[in-house]
Formats: sequence, C-alpha cells, structure tokens
Amino acid sequence: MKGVSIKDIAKQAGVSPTTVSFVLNGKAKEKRISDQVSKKILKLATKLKYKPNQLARGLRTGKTKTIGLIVEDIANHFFANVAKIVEEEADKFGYKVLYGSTEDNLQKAKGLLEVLEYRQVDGYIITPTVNLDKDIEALKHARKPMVLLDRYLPHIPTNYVMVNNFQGAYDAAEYLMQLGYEKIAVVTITSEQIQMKERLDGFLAAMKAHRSGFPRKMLKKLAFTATREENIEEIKTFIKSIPNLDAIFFTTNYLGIYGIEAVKDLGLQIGEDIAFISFDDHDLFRLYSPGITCVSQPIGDIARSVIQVLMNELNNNTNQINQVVLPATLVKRGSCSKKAASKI
Amino acid sequence: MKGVSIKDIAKQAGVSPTTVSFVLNGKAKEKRISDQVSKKILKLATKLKYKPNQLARGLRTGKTKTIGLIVEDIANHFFANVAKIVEEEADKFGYKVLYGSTEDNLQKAKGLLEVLEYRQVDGYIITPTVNLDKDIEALKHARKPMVLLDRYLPHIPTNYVMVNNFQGAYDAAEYLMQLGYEKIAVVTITSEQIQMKERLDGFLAAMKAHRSGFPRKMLKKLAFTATREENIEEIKTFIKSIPNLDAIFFTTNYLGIYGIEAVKDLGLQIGEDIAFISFDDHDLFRLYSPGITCVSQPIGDIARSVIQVLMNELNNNTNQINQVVLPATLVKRGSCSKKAASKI
DNA sequence: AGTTGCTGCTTAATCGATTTAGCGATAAGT
DNA sequence: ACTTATCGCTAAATCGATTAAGCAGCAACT
Repeated sequence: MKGVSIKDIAKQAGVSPTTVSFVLNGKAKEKRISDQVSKKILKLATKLKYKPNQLARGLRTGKTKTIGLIVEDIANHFFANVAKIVEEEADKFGYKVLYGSTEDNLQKAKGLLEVLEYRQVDGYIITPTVNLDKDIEALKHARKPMVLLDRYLPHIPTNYVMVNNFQGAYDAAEYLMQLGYEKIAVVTITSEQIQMKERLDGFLAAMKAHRSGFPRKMLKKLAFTATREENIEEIKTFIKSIPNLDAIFFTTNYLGIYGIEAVKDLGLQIGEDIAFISFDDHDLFRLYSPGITCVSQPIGDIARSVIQVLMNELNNNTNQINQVVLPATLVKRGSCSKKAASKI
Repeated sequence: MKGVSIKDIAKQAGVSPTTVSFVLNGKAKEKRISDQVSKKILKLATKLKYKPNQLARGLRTGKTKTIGLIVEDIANHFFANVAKIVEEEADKFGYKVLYGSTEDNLQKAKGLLEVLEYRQVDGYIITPTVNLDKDIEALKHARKPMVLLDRYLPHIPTNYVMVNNFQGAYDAAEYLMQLGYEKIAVVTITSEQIQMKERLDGFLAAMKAHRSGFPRKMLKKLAFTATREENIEEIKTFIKSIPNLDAIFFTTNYLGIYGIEAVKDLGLQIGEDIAFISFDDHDLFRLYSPGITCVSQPIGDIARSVIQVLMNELNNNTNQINQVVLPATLVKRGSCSKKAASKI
C-alpha cells in the first residue's frame, strides 16, 4: 500500500538515494552521474511508477507546489469561472489550488489567510476585502508571492490583475447617451470596494463629459448588508422617484439581477420603457428577453494573467511589480435600443 | 521568518520535544504529563503562536488534512454552489479542499485522480464520469475514504450523495398531467450518465402510470457532444415535429436553457403556448418571464451530507456504506399554468 | 614519489513532527 | 533491604526527500 520511495529505487539500482535524487531532479550532468547509472535509475523510476512524496519534498525545500485562491464567492459566476481557469493553468505548472470564499467579510478573509499560511502555500491569489490592508502588507513584507484579483488596495503597491472598471463604466454610460437616452440613473452599493468606486467614477466621468452634470438624486447606493428583498424594494422606490427615467446602469451583476426583478415588479418593459445595462455578464443577461446589455469582463484573460504574474513571482524573485489592467467589453443586447439618434 | 517549531517550545519550557508533542496532541493525561508542565507548554504555545507544520505532521502520520473535490465543472451553478458549502463544512473539521473539473472527460478525470493521489489527499469527493469505474474501484480497494457526488456507478457499491432523480422527474411529469396537459415531450442527452437515465425513467414511469403509454417520438435525445447551436436547432425541429405539443420537460438545466432559446426562436410563448419544466434550478429560471418551473436540488443538504459521510469514513474506518438520496423539490412557477382541470 | 585534479559517487545532516521504547527516581510491598 | 510498580519524562528512530561535504580511485604533472 505504501508508495515507491527514492530508497526503493536506490536499492534496486544498487546506488545511494542521493544519486537517485540527483538524477530524478535533472542534476545528473551537474553532479557528474554517469549515463549508465542515470539511465538505469530513470528506467526504474518509470517502471516502479515513482511519484515523489510532496510532503517530504515540501518539508525539506519549503515549497508545497500549492497556491491559495481567495475569492469573494466561489459560487458567483465571475469567480467560479476564474477559479476554473486558474486551476487549469496552475496545473500546467504543477501547482494545485486551495480555495476559499470571503463573502467579503474581513474576519473570514483573515481566517483564510491564516489557514493558507499555516498550510504553507507557495503563493496567493487574493480578492481583498475592505480593510485587509494590514494582512496584505504583512504578506508583502514576508515576500510571499501574491497577486490581487479583481481589486487592489490603493495604499499598497502590489501585483494585481483586474478589469478596467473605469473604462467599462465610462463606455456604458457613453453608449447610453449615444443612443439618445436622457435621464440615466446609476445603482451601486455603499461598500468601499475600490472596483465599485471606479465603476461609479467612470460612469460619472462620462456623464460629466457629455452633459452639464449629474444630479445626486440619479444615484442610488444600496446598503451592502441589505437582504435581497430589501434591495429590490429600494430599487423600485428609487426608480419610481425619478420622473421620465429612461435608462439605468447597475455596477455589478447581482445588482443587475435585483434590478431586473425590480423593473419586472413595476410592470416596466426593459428595452421599451427603460434601457438597462449592468456591469459583468451572466447567463441570465444573455438569455433574458430582451438580452441585457452588459460590460463584460475577459474572464479567461484575467485568470491566465493572474497565473502568469504569480508564476513569474514564484520563479524569479524579483522586486518588480506587475499591475495588469484588462479592457472590459461592452456587449450590446436588446435592453437598450429604443432610440436611434446620436445625441452626443 | 521561520515558523515556531515544537523544538522552540521545548527549549523555552525546558522539556523535550516529545513532551511538547504529547501535550499539544491532548495526550497529556494519557502520557502522564504533570499539570504544571502541561500548562506551561500550552501557555507557551499560544504565546508563540505555534502552528504545527502540516508537512512534517503529514509526512509522519500520512494524513494531509486535505480532501480532493472532483466535479464536472466548477463554473456550473450546481457544482459551484456545492463547492462553496463543501469548503465551508470541510473547514469546520480542519480540512482544506483541492478541486478540479473533469468536463465529463474520462482522461481529465483520471488525471485529476492521479494528481490527488500523489498529493496524498485523505479523502475524495468525486463526480464520476462515464467509464471511471476501474479507477473508483481501485480507490475503493485501497480503502480510501471516498464519496460520489451527483451520480453513482451502478456496478460498484460505494458511498454516494445525490438527489432522487427518479422522484424529481416523476413529480414533474405528474404535475404536468395534473394540470391537464395532454401532449408532453421530454428532452435529454444521449450520454450514459446514470442520473440522466434515472430522470428519464422517472418521467416515463409517471407517464405510464397515468397514461396508456408513451410514444417514442415524444422523446428526444440530444448528442452530448453537439454544440450549443446544433442543440438548439435540434430542439426546434423536434418541437415542430409534434403536432399539438403542449408541454415539454428537460432533464437538466443547460438543456432547459437551450430549450428556452429554441422556444423563443420559434415564436412560442412559454406558459401560454407550451408548458415548460426543467430539472435543476438556475437564476435564469427564477427570473425569466414567466418563471420556469423546475425540479430543484437541495444543494446545501447535498454538500453537507457529502462532508458528513466523508468525515465518517475518515474517522471511523468502518465498512459501512452510506448512500444518501435526497428529495428533489418541484418549484412551481409561471411556465406551466395554462390549464386548471385535474385530468389524472 | 608526491602533489594536484578530476570523476563518480556516498555519508550524514536536515526539514518538523510523531511515536516506540525505556530510563531514573521515588513510593509501595514483602 | 530488596524487589516491584508507578510516575513523569526523554532518547532516538522514523516519515521521504534534498543537499553540503567529502571520499576513493585514477590520471596527469612536477
């Protein structure tokens, strides 16, 4: 039942375990092991199906070939898809992934970081929560390979990979104006999450660039802690409070989903009575009638960049910081098409 | 930068590492260590924030406190949600989760199993692909703690946790008949996946129980390997081929999604022109207009049961087999409501 | 002959915990 | 006084790999 160890190979080959280790680590040349012996060991290794014991190796070298992935919610469309590709890409480099969800809860995030440290993961992919700064700083100080995902911490220079939130939201707002919509509202959350702020900033910047200004009452911030029902009610009240509202932008997909429910409850027709755009794509947006226009994140590119940056950290221990900002794409669907005139 | 080891504590407490190990493993009484020494060690351990090195411990004990989770597709709604709760529950027992997606590809599944074995996970949660029998049998033979998820292998008695596919589909069919629908069709896939077979069986059983029989032409099996577009076309052709079709049942959520697109393309109104039920719930089903009636799986219960069964295996090495079949719930929405009469 | 250098390997320490076997000291029993 | 038992702890082996240090054996050179 036991696995084959380096000793077993050594015994059968009539050499010492050291020699076996050298050969199997590709140091045969460097350590001047004869071709004869090398070949014999290699042959034995495949014959016996030798698999190095990662624990023993890890204990000695301090490397576990494992990376920790901390996301906001693995059940969320965006993170689940990122997790999938991250796993596939990591696997190509011989790494396995341990994951966990923070639910955007600081204590959970701290707990996850602690467990991952204690499990001695070699590198971290982290979607930081608000106020996680100190812990990230500690990791950075300990020179742990790390990449932030989806968000960054403005006061701490680190590697990160994220979408261009500002541009995505800017494009969405501009698009609505180009289509001729007049009264455009925006719905976001109260959270301090940087990516939400940037999306709002992008939206507002576009409004200011093409319009005289943006009235505060066209902006709704939902409580981050509210329940689903409360949020839907809030959105309904908000929509009703604005006369002649003809377009609405949601800064993330779950808000967009609430928005759909709210609009439906109010008996309004998306695309007809009100134009609708959400940040992030979702099956629902694609299949809803009409399709929901959205700002889509390049999930595959994000995941691949994350691994690339992390592998770079893992292999070359440079001090160089990689900050990757990928473009968002506006996916145009039926939810905003009513007007044709270019009003910009 | 190094962690605190048992030696450090031993040195500071003026005792041997052995004693420290005994105390920290709760064997103080058993090994007759005095309360004085015990307390001193415990105090030092918390003071120094001692965290046992899992690699060293694992190397010695053969336990990694890690479990492997193999799903069909971590990005899929069902599996992503299961993965989330599995992680949370496993964490309560001190276990971490390594995951991977098979894409229902045998080779990928084999690869994942190999990596997990080689990483020495303590237990496995596996969504088996077709033809994975030999590998599962090997794990079973090696007495590895293991639970199958979502499916089982008919020829191999193992632990598993899944929904009652037969009953869920039976209920759905019966419900359609109760509502008075006459011409009810079913769409499934050609795959040998056992859960799909059981769903079809449940559907057919209900039809046979209440009707004279079920004509073969009312059953459509889609190629598992077909593209999205091909599948949608197939469904459209199928629907058109049946005169007076008034209800349709899809055996899984992605088929249901194709179905929605097909029906939409044909210009039919779900709930009006055709009743619609899908196995598995989805955001889209909840939010579509009208809502799509579905057979919903108790995801939380499934995930919790999986961990419970696995922990049981991990702790008591009994030979007892746990096969948990949880009830599916019919979630009634607007997609089947046209007729009122009870025709059964 | 004696030194040096190279080749091709091995010895032994090490990573940090667990665990078996056992040791010294005191107390109890005969 | 001498054996035996109990208490409270420790020494050392072990898990499986990596790696610094070093050792024969032979050739070449002075």
